[in-house]
Amino acid sequence: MSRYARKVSSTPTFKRLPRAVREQQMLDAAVRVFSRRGFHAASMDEIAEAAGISKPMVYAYLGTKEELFVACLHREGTRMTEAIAGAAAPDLDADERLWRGLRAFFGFVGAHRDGWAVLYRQARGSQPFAGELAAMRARLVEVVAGMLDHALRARGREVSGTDLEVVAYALVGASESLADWLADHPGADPEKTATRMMNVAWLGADQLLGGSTWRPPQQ
Amino acid sequence: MSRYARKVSSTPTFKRLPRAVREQQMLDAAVRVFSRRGFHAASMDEIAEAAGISKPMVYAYLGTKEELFVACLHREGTRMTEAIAGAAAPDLDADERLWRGLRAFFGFVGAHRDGWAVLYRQARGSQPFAGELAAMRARLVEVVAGMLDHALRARGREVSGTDLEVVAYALVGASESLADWLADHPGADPEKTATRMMNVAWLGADQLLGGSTWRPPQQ
DNA sequence: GCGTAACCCTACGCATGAGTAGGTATGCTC
DNA sequence: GAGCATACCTACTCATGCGTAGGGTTACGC
Repeated sequence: MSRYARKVSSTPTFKRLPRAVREQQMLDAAVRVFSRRGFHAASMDEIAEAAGISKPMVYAYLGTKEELFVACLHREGTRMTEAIAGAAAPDLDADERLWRGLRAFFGFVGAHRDGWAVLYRQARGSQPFAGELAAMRARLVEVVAGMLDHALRARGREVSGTDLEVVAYALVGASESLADWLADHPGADPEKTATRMMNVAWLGADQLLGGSTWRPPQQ
Repeated sequence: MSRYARKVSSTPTFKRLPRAVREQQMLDAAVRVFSRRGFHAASMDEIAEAAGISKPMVYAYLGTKEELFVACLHREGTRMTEAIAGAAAPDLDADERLWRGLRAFFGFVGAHRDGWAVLYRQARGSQPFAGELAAMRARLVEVVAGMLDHALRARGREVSGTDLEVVAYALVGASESLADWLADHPGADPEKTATRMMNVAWLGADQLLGGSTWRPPQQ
């Protein structure tokens, strides 16, 4: 007799699907579960159940828990960077480029809140992935710093690399923070959020690029 | 015969210390371990060992793992808010107040990198504490928003509450991001980092407060 | 129409780590 | 200097959850 309690009645309850499809379903489920529970608190059983499949299938297709998480990170990260890269036409004013980048970024977060949560809230902290994430973030910071540098040279000014890097860090951090705010306010409009970020970033950056500097008071 | 393998030789290897002292040692160890491993990956055994004490003592004094983590959060959070509050004289120009707050903040992070890591990198994500943290962050955002509002009224202008909140969010996020950068660069100077943040924040805020607004291109 | 590869399952082994039981030593009070 | 509260320990129990063994069943090529 069959060991499949559910299949006694000869009609299989579960559809057989090609690997590529199942893998995406699993990744979808994993992103959802990881985003809510966090890496450690998420269990493979729950992910499997959310994907409508049994645990060994997950292992067979995506490997161990860590590998699965990295796969999630990878997919969501790629989606995000592509969304941003696709929007950024290289030869435009810094102003315009920044605006398009921000719009794409907030658009992505608005549309993939779970993905954002995994990328930003979960991967931090858990050692094995900190590197993976830090690298992505570093690339982003570099892009922003490069943009600032470009705009700066166009105005005939020059600033140390560290200074640029730090300002870029601040801008990226501010964006991430607003993205978080956006992710927590389902009613909020990504476009409007991007405009707000642009206000903070650009009006500040414009001053900085123009040569203004704030100095601490005499003390 | 004694069950204490180590104490056979009549001289106790471990000093007996009053509860208050041991509790601080335990919290120190816990913050250290939590900051490196994250909440889930940290084990009570490792924390106990790092504190130079046995596990049951930790349970006796600080309770379960969650309670211990909350205690860490609480101590470090209090230290931080007090450091900032202590620096912020209420009746000063927004300019000056922001500067002092930032300086205190980055000073704290530079001096308590582990505490910062627990507060910022670990508490996010792990559901039980997200609330705890979000509340602290919300208070901070509110303070910044209040400051902006104050400065704004002084210039005879007015802006919607949400707008202020969002700008405040961006500023707080930028600061956190720079704090992270600082925590990862042991050689970096907190004072200088605060100055950099002030440059980004204030030159931008000054423009905003003056009524400048960036608007998306025609499209 | 038949073999074989691709899908899919139930049910377990086993390590890790939270929390506890139960007992020992030592300072402090009277 | 007896008693008691406090500080402290070793050695367990037990749940959780990762990863796998060992198999069934269906589609697809030939």
